Amino acid sequence: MSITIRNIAKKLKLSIGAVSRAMDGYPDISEETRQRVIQTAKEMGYVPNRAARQLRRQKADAIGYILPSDTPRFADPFFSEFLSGLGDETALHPFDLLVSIAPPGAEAEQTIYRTWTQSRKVDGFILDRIHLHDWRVRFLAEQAIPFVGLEHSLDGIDYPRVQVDNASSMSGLVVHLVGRGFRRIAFIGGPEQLVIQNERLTGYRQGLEDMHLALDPDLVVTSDLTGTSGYQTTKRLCSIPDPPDAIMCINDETAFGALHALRDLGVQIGKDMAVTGFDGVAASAHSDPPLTTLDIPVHEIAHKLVDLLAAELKHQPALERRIVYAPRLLKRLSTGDSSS
Amino acid sequence: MSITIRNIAKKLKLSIGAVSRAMDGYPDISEETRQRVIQTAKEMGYVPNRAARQLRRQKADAIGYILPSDTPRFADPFFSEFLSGLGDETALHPFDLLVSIAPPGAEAEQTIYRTWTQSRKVDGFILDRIHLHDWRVRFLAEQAIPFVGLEHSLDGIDYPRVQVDNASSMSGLVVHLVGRGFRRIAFIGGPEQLVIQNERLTGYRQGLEDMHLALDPDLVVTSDLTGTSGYQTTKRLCSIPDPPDAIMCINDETAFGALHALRDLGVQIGKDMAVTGFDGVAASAHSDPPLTTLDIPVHEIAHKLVDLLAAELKHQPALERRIVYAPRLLKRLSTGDSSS
DNA sequence: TTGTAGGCGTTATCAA
DNA sequence: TTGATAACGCCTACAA
Repeated sequence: MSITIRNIAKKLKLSIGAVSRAMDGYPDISEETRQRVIQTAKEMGYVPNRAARQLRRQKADAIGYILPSDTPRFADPFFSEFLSGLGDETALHPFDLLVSIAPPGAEAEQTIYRTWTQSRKVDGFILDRIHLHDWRVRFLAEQAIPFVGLEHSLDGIDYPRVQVDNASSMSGLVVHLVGRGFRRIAFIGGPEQLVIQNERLTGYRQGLEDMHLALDPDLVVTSDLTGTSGYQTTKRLCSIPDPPDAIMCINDETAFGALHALRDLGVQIGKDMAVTGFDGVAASAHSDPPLTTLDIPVHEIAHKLVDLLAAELKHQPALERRIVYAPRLLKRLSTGDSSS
Repeated sequence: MSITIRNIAKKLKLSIGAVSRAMDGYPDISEETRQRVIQTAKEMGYVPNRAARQLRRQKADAIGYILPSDTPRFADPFFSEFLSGLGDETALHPFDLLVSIAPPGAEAEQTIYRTWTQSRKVDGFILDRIHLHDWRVRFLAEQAIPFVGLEHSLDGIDYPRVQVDNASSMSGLVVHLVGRGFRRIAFIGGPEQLVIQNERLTGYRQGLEDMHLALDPDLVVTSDLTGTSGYQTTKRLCSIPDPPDAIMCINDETAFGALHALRDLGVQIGKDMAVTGFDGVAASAHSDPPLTTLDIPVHEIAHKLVDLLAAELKHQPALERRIVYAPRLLKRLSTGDSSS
């Protein structure tokens, strides 16, 4: 049996109420007794019972994150970085981090969100991989459950969020490619309902326009954000009548697949064909050739999201409800830049 | 306010006790009322309050996993696969999965384990990256908290576990390398307190012995399991007077770094120098060259661990308390094998 | 077959 | 400044 506040009360010949208030720092307890209470609590190894506290306070001190996994086996390092960021920041606050997995859009996903909110398992959510029109956003807003997100949906709901400057960084990357002599630039995107797909595609278009290059619809193709899909898509791109001389990918995973496909085809990457990624995962420094990519501070973003949500939960509406990060362009050999 | 069993009782003009028992399938309730209860519960969108249930039942229906992260930014895909495996299997049981991060051996780690057990946040733990002598194993055993682990420590405590046939698969891999003509085989290992380091090193030694090759201590070096560390270590290995013609790495991440270093040095991988990994992460198929590695079914292992722990928690001691997986050798170009 | 009541550990609202 | 007491929502032994 664990130590309860009752044990402490008995030992100190105090009422349980007094002990409780002493611990929580209420001002109506004498400093002396407070010290005694805190002291013996530590000695006895007291740890408050979560369930009892939650039941009474009507909150869970926990936040939820549901990994948007399409495939059962998925391995995008973006998510391990993101998750580790969520993990260490929640631990600081301190909250619990409840994690589950669900394929986006599936019924299982809805069930989890519904159950977690209604059973009060968590006080708020972190959303990821937001859709242009995202039912999670609408659902949580409607239920008045606090949440924050990476990226912003178009549902007309103003939630605290972190955003990445997808469009302008992508168009800047197009400019860079053109500067290095590439002209026929392809884009391997992801599912069209994703915000990142929309914004990065917009940036790609904008960049072409800025450079007075026509957009060839044959060069805009769709992957599912995995390496395998990047591999296949690239092979297809290279087999069209007038193939591209550069491939911009929506994320690093896709780009790794593209690199692999090009190596198979014997293409000299960085010279005959440029490849770019997005995310700046650690592995991008170790690919062959090292991948030019737009680096976003995943870990820091995760921290920020937790902080934003924590502020929401404490009803201390954060001053900054919208934080924008500008990706950093890492110029590497996959675009012919000399690796730094 | 959410729906409680009280609301249902009132609506149906039943007592809350009756409703409760109807839901839990007690035999002493008429089939008819049970149906009515279940029906209206669903209609009203009833979801049991976790905190209340936990408080009453004295268990959390949750399991904990604490990510053993040394570096704040870590990105080993092994862990995203592992975590996703834990996630979808816990969801089936159904348990909650509580996740946190802590550097192994640090005080923070001890605090988390202690707090989670004492506050009854979780009913049991999943352990990973087990040490030869692992305080977590001893602590949890002492506290009589159920736990399972990937790999087995030497603390003389018999917990349910999944094991990987590290030693014999490594020695088999040595044999394979020798068969392909490599003779001077190096091993890049990890921290010496890790079980996997110990077993894989043993396998390496055994393989050399089987092939009647002497072990050169200069060829056995230590990394910290990251790509960067694999990169540096490999450069060092290549600069010794009599460098190796094959490098076996303790895991894929390290091997990716090794590949990168060798490309930088202009070594022809698979011909002048073989490289092998361990884990079989998805990216190993896309590296240059594709990586020969020992593939372990990470996802399935995670499922199994959850199942083992679930059985423990239900006091249905699993028949199989020790499950051993044999890694599958994926022969690829990094060892000169023609990629399949 | 159903209703009643006590209690899980904590916190909050009263009195004292 | 402290003590008693009533919840929070659910489960379960016991009574009806």
